[in-house]
Amino acid sequence: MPAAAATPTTPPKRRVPRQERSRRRVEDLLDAAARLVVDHGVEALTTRDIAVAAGVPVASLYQYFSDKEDVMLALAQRDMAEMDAQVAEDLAAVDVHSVAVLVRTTMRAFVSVYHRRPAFVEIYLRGRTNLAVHRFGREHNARIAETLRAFAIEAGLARDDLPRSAAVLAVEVGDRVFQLAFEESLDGDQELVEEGIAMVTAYLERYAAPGPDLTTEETP
Amino acid sequence: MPAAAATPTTPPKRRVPRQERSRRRVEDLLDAAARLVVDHGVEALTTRDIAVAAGVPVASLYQYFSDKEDVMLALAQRDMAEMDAQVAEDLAAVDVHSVAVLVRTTMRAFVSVYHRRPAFVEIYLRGRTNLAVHRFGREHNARIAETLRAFAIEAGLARDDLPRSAAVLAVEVGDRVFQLAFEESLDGDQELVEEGIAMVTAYLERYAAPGPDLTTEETP
Amino acid sequence: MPAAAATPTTPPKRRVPRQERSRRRVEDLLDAAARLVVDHGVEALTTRDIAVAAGVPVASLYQYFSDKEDVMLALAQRDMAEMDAQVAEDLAAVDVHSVAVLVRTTMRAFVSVYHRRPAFVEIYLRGRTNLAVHRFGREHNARIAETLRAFAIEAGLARDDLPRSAAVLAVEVGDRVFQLAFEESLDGDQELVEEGIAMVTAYLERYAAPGPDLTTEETP
Amino acid sequence: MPAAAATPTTPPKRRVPRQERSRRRVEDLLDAAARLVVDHGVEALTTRDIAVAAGVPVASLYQYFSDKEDVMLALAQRDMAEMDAQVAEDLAAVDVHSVAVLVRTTMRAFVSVYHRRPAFVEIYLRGRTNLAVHRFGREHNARIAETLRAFAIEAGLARDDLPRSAAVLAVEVGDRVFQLAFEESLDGDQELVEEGIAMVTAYLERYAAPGPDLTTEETP
DNA sequence: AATGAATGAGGATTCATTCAT
DNA sequence: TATGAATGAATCCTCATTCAT
Repeated sequence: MPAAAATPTTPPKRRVPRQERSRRRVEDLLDAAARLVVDHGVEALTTRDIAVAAGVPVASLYQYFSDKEDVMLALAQRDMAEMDAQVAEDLAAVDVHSVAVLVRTTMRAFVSVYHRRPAFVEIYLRGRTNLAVHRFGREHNARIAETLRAFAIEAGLARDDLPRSAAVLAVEVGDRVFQLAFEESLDGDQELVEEGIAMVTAYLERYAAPGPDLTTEETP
Repeated sequence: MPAAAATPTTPPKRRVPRQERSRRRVEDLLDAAARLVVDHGVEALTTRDIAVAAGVPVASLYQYFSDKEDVMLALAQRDMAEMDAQVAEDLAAVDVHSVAVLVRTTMRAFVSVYHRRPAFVEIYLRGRTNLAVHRFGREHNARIAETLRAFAIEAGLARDDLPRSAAVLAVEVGDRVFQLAFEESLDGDQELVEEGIAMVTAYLERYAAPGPDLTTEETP
Repeated sequence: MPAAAATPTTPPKRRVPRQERSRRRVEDLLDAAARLVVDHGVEALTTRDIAVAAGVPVASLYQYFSDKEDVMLALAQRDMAEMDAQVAEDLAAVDVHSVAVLVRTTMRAFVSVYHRRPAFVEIYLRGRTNLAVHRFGREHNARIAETLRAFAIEAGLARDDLPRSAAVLAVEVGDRVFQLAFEESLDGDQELVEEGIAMVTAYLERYAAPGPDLTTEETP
Repeated sequence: MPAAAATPTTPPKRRVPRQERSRRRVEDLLDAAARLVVDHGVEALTTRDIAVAAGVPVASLYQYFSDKEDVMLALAQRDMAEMDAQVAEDLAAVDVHSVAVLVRTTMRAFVSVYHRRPAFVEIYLRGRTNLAVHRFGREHNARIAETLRAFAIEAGLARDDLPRSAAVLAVEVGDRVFQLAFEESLDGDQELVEEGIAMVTAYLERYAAPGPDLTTEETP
């Protein structure tokens, strides 16, 4: 077609920079997966469905993820990162003067993320997931446990002989509390969560540093 | 075999009564499934494999079970029944004079069954199971919680305002402790279990009936 | 239990004579099959479903029928017998003074049976049946054709050189008319049937015996 | 083939363009299905057999067809298209000066295709097919009826009050004639077909446009 | 005659993943 | 990098039918 020489027709496609597109697609795929999981459950999730729902060719999914497991894992990781951020933010916002406050603030931070991320509840809390997510969950909990333990010791809330395993146990038990609380509905059973907070607190107070009377504190 | 000559030889086939055979086959299938689960994991379990391993035609499996899920469920149920029996037996064998003893005896009973039933660990504890098993686990835990609660109140160990939800929470948390303890190996992390016992005990002692000093008791 | 000697306790079961029971069961099975076919279509029909719906053990079905096909065949036969009876009755009730009357009476008799027997429509008319029923349908139509041909010739309505194949063709074409008419609903398209009657009549009048003016006759 | 030395040899694999391959495979599958149907009947047809016979992986069959039914439907459609073409061609080749010629030419065109396509006879004519094919047959006949009706009216052979339903009835009845004629053998009963032609002609002449004496025409 | 139980023999379909381009 | 097309490998489950009693 002899077009006017002066009008160089710009190719209509590709106005989006490479890397940007890639990032966006990963997000799209993750979002799609999240939606599908919430709607139809983990077991019904197929790579094709994810791809179609994300408007991405199936084969391209494998450009960004090595595996179906990998998609789930990435999804869980994204949410867990949000979890960490929320915990950090909330802890920074209050005066953590006791183990009780530490536990309460942390666990409530978790709950707020679960509320924001129903897919996370489905994938992670409701448990019927794949091995990769499960393992990552364990590791993540271990990391959280370590962070909180360091925080507590540094803040003089816990004795420095607080075993790492105790911290892990506390976090994992907290997890189960959430599991139970979100079993029935995506809203979560608030009372159960509070009871769980009490349990974890009671447990950790065995390792509380001696100091200002912590036990008389009021729950807000 | 020098049988008495006068004894008319019973026809060679079918010496096993009908119903007996049926029962045996169900057991065989369950045993086969258990073996396969331990060896290759829950996800790799197929109906065909179960049937072949049990020496039963695939189609016959469907005579006894409605579904693959149903097989898993039956397996879990069988083991949970054993669990209940073990708990009952062990509680009967000791003087349950405190919440601590109650918790300790019960949780150790659980552990002994997990040791005996590795498939149960795989199917039930390691969690990534099907919905049916999951649900049944919840119900079972609720039943256990109720039984133990009644026991504790009747024995004067717990105040009768011990909420059912607290009992359930305690049992479920115990479950998670086992989950963690058996995560890595089928032997179970003994120390973790003991720590878990401590946690659950500490939690339940909030509802302990006033009486002889329970807290000073030694762990045997 | 030492019952009074004079009161011979009649065994509670089996008050129904053998053969009677057998006959009843065959009817039950046929009725059940008919129901299932109407409700779920021919393809979804299974022996087990028939048996269950009839309250008869599956294995017993094979006491009365050699085959699943055989059940369908029996069902079709039962209805076709009713068809024959209806045709005979209706023809006996009117003055068959012309080919037109013969065709009209016969085809309307068919329609009335189709109305009474929706399963027959499903199995036979809607065509997607098994071979046995199909064959029986052909034979039955051949028999009907022969009967009607004999009737027509004897009654002086048709010349005796009316070919058998023409009679068969007429009946089969009638069949297709019904097929079309009952395609959409179990009520049947009345107008289509009338048009079909016209067609068959027109065709057969080619072989009509000379005599009283047939063509001017009014349709009631 | 002595190619110019300078011509770099094209890589050995994939000389067939994408889309071309796809088209070919669909044809292969259809041909295979046709063969199998003729050899073993419609009921014995399995997707695996089709795929194997076509030298195509089973999974690939599902790339081109949604379903087993879909394969059958495609097969029927392919043949019906050929049917239409044949009718059009044959009608174009003769001087259609009467309804009789129209009917005769059309029906004979059908017969010639049935002769060429035995699988079509098996699938379509012998009737015990799936719903999809059945429905498509009805629609196809309706389309043919409409086309022929328009043709007849435009050519001045039929009055323009020829009801559509009459045209449909005529085509459907023709169908049944073919069904009967091809019931026994794939050759088709020629006499029966001719008789059917006579019947359909007689029926349609009721709607013939007044004009040159049509009825006296000779059958070639 | 009656039947609960048993089973051989598939069969349709799915899906994660990989190429060739 | 991107992708339409291709596929190997399974899997669950069904069903007509037959025995043993």
